[in-house]
Amino acid sequence: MKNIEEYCKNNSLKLTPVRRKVLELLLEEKRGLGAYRILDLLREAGFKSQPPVAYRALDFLVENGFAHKIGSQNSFVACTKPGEDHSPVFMICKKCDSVLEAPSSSSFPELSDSLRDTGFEVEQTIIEAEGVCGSCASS
Amino acid sequence: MKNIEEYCKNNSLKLTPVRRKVLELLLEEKRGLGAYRILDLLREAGFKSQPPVAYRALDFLVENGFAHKIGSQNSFVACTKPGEDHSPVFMICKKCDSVLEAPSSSSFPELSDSLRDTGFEVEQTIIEAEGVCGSCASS
DNA sequence: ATCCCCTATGATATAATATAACATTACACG
DNA sequence: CGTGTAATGTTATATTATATCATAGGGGAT
Repeated sequence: MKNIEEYCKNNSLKLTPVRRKVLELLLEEKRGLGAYRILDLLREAGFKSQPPVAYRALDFLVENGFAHKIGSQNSFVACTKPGEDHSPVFMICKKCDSVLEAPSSSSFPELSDSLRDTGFEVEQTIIEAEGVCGSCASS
Repeated sequence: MKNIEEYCKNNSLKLTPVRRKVLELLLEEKRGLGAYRILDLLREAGFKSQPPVAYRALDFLVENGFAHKIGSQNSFVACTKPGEDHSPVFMICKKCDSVLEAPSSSSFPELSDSLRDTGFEVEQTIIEAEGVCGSCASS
């Protein structure tokens, strides 16, 4: 969170109250949060928000790399490496719905390279791995 | 299509008229098709379909590996390697919205391996690469 | 062949997700 | 101070997806 405030200051991005609150909500939750869940939580926190409020905040966070959208479940998670331009890899647990972002070492330059061979110029990749997380597997 | 009929016969899967039609529609289109686009096309083809019809057909196709869902755009594409259990890699063009499935050589066993080190047991991965396709790049 | 069961389809309603459009406020900069 | 841009407020509506219950169709057992 401190990093992010710093980053916003340096890049003249406005981390407004609603944006900050949404990011905090995402950071507190290990599962992905849907936009309407976020909306509920915003309201509980005293924001009298309509859907566009949540979506705008999420757009801001996603555009600036503070959050990602999980396409397979229409949900959002905080980014573990904000600011760094990276190609995220998510581990999505079927049992508990947790969404973990893999450490950056798991990125695959070979992927872009091999796709480039087909004539496709990759700008960004998102990898969603579905399976069972460590804690669910052991229980 | 012949392969698929064969495969269904061998596995006692019913490729009913509506399922077959949806698959044909997907095969004809290089972009992903949304469920409601498919619904329109079904109606044009004489099926008097309601939303669940399209979704059921799509569920069937996806479950049996004849189609994939593209999470980032809530759309569906025919699978280029039906029957084979594989982890698809999609190349999604920002310009023309085409969705190409990469050749299977682009799969990444290292990915599952490296995720396993984190305690996560991968069952399936989906990679969505966004960028610019060959024909858009050259024009 | 008839019955039965299981699967698929038909049909209605509604839930969940997302955006368009326009009015208002806030606030940095000249 | 103005003034222009970015952010927020607000209403309405578009888009995507599913729950539910009713009906039909087709293969296997008796």
